[in-house]
Amino acid sequence: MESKSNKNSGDVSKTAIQVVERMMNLLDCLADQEEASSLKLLSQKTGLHPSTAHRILNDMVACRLVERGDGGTYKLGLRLLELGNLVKERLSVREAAQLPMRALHKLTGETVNLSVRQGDEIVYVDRAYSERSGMQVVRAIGGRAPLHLTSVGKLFLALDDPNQVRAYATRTGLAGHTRNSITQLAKLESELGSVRHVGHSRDNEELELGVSCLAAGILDDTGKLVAGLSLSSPTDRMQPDWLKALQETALQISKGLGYKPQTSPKND
Amino acid sequence: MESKSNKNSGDVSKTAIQVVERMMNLLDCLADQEEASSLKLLSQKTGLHPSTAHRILNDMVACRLVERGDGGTYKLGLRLLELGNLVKERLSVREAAQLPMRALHKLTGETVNLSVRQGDEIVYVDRAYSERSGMQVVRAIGGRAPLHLTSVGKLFLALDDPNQVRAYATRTGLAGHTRNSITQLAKLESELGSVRHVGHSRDNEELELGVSCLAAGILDDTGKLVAGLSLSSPTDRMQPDWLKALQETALQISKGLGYKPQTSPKND
DNA sequence: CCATTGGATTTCATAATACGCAATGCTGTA
DNA sequence: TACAGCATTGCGTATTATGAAATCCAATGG
Repeated sequence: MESKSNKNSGDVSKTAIQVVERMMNLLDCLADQEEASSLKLLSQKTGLHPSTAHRILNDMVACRLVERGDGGTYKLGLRLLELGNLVKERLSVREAAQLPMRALHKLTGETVNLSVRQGDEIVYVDRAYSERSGMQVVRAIGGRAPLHLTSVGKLFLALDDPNQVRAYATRTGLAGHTRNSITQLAKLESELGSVRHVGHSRDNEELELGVSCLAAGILDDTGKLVAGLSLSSPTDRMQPDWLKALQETALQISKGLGYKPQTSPKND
Repeated sequence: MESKSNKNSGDVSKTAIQVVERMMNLLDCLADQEEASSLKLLSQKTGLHPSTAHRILNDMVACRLVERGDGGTYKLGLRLLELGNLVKERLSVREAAQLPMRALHKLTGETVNLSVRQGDEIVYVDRAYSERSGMQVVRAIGGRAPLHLTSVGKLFLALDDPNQVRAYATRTGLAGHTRNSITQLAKLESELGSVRHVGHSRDNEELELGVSCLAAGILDDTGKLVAGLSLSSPTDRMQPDWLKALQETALQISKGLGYKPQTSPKND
């Protein structure tokens, strides 16, 4: 009983209430499709009877989670924009990080990302990058990536118990994305040791070939790691001396959250 | 039958499926509360039995629409950030508007807003404004306002049939926000006539005292009005000669959408 | 111009579904 | 240690959402 349909994003595990699961499946389909989808398509993709899909979609339209496009089609609704922005505004880290991130971007010319941990992944919550042309490393806001393949992810993993790290490894299988990806527990453990030692982390083309990252942690007033600040650039443009600026920026943001440098870091 | 509860945003009309309505009520509560809410609070606010609220919230957590905070509390989840951003990215107007809006903001120093129509309201979908201190007119992305009280709203109303405008008036009652608000149908009609005549619209402190706006329409390749660009500033800072720049910017964006000036505007 | 087709809606009897009561677990406090 | 307040879970039941089929609507073609 492990998969009855893995067409779309795939995971909406097991919800107790079917309608919720069905709603999410419909939302997933709408999220996957760049263009507005017809009822037919949606009911096929989700395996729902057209009648049922229609009723659920109709209600979601009433709630503005979904919008009607031209010719009986459906697309994601503006209420999601509203709610998404609320989420964004409430991330207190984001506020504190805004200006320092921009300054760091100005200094380096490379993309600066702010990410938080969520389960076995990190989620990109904000960024500072140029609109101007040229090579740019860009990650979607709200996008996710595995902990062990990202610089910020390593910061979080480095604070987990050895047991938790081992559990993470078995749970996820340490899937790799490139030939540089760390897929062995032993290698990961030593990497995390080094992260703990030097206080920052790197991604050496482990998520995407040609892209290197450098990350430093952001701590709140209790000394807890709440987010990570990372600098992403094409490997050949990466300057070693950016590390200092990155760390200073991260510290500045931490201070903005009430962090007092003498506080000894702890995690729950 | 106009209001059975106006604690929160207020309107989740009548959905055929209860769970959907209940979910939305919960989301509304979470959206209203700045801080994470306890199950108790949520079940009270929504009138749901704690057991039911818990089950629904649990499923929403599984779908990442909701997150668990510290101490059995709930808050809006990061999936909303993800979906919201998708919505934002798919608004093709937004892309085309990005840079021109910024340029206009640089020129004027005032807030530039991009809004689309949704039913009887306009929704702010993007903006360009300064982070620097001082008086700034800021509207929340995803936020809404009545058509007849906003400059962009008037652009849309101006293209409606007289019948549709009359229907709008009776449907909404033309509620006013300030002493300048247009609350009489006759006055609104003449205002819309003038908008049609000059090709742009104004908000003379009708939504908020002390704030004036100037708006021009954005047309797509078929000549249809798809969005409005508005410049909002404290009344005493508003410069009449910004109008030309605003109109040029709006035209530039329209062209970016494939609009050809010789095409005669039409609406469906 | 009417027939046909494919899809979106709506209806309605029915069985599966989500409900809420009540019992249990958990956490922080007196 | 016992209590209090809340979150969480189990379970029989009534309500609820369901899906087959009927209807409506728009576009296509004879």
